[in-house]
Amino acid sequence: MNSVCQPVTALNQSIDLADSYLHRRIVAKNSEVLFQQSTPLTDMYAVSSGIFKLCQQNDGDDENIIGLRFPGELIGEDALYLKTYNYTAVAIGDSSVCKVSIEQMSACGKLVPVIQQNFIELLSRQSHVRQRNFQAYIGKKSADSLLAAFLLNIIERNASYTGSDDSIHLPLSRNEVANFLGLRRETLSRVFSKFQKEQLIQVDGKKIQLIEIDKLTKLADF
Amino acid sequence: MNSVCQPVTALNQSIDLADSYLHRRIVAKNSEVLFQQSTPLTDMYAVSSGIFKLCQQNDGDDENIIGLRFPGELIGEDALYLKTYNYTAVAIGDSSVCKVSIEQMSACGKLVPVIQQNFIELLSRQSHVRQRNFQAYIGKKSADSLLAAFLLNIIERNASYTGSDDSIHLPLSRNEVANFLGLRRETLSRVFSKFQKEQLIQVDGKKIQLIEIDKLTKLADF
DNA sequence: GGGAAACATTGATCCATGTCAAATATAAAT
DNA sequence: ATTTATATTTGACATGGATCAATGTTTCCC
Repeated sequence: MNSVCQPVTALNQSIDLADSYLHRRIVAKNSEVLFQQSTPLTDMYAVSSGIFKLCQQNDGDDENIIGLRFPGELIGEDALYLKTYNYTAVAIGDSSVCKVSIEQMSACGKLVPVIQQNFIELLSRQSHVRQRNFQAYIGKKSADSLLAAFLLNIIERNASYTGSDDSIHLPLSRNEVANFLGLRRETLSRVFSKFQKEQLIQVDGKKIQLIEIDKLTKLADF
Repeated sequence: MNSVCQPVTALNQSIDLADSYLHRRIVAKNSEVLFQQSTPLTDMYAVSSGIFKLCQQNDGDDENIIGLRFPGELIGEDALYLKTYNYTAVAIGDSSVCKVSIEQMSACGKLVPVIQQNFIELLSRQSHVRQRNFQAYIGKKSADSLLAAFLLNIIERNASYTGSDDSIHLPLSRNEVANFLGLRRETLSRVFSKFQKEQLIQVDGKKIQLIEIDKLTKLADF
């Protein structure tokens, strides 16, 4: 499991015990669907590389992005006790995940306590990531602070995998980011332009680099 | 544990095994502090009754509310693997919690697997609550949809405890709600007035009752 | 019960973001 | 390469929420 789900460090100790029985590596090309909303929940996923977006169909028109998942993070663990997934998971750019059968995981855990223990640590870590994620956006309304918070948040979450703590390759369209943040693409575009003009960030295609992290942090805090 | 932490159903099966060794009931009066940000993390809490707010000191001026916890929900589990709490937890109105020692919980779990299993279910349920919580606010900017989403979210979370799925006793000040939602108190007040005028909700002191849940749901969805 | 403090509502004005429209840049197709 | 489609940026104006100020209401303390 180590070699495959590298970023999922908390599970490392279970390697020898669980190995290939517990997980299976899945490669997902850009815009490939991992699972569909409302289908039976059978597996949990750990992102190995790339990015996944979680979305729900907004009645009528277009989809609603309700979350992003980066390497080292789980997908589907929040619905472990439900019968069906309540959102659709889609790969953003070429990505890969570890697929873990809930049933097998549970059965295996009963025999090998250390697996359960690692799983608890993993869940707690997820909780923490989500809480920080929530904090990043709650109580913020200005476009500047939303984008600053977004950039800092995704780069922090991506850092553990890529090592780079000031840049990210983000294959999301402006539309998708705007949708996620609750801004209009025009507004988002203006803020991006402003941040570049003020030398806070540098954008090159899909690559975003943070130049003035301190200033961005201040913006994000209000 | 059952009688004390009633709402925490997932832990019910551990009663006989863990009982009073694992948890301790704590009563917290209004505005009493459960733990302070940056102090060593030793315990996890399960809310039994009342409401708790989680907040961080915003450098300079006033506090920032970064989360609310209702009966049946956990506090501090998201930092299980950290050394210190990263927010302060304060009781809103007279409340009570179960205090669970992380150390004892862990030690006990090693001996009794079923405790670990229940804990995993509990953590997964928390993840789900947080995800719904996140969904409620991400991508929303209009004051109307924010308040509608907020009311529906807290009443859903409170329902499992009180049984009432259309009203809530919310001892939060307008200022606190506005702070949490990222609105100005004047704006929030106007929306409250509008919702009342349009007969969507009914407010009586700290008691809020939802009249037109369908319309509120539509508003919340955009 | 009276007075002060804290909290909540309402009105008037200003500014940030939404909206609509057009231009430019990028990607895809032939 | 050229065309076509799609995505992104920029401009002009309208609108919702912020801000400032004033008034009304509740809570608390003596």
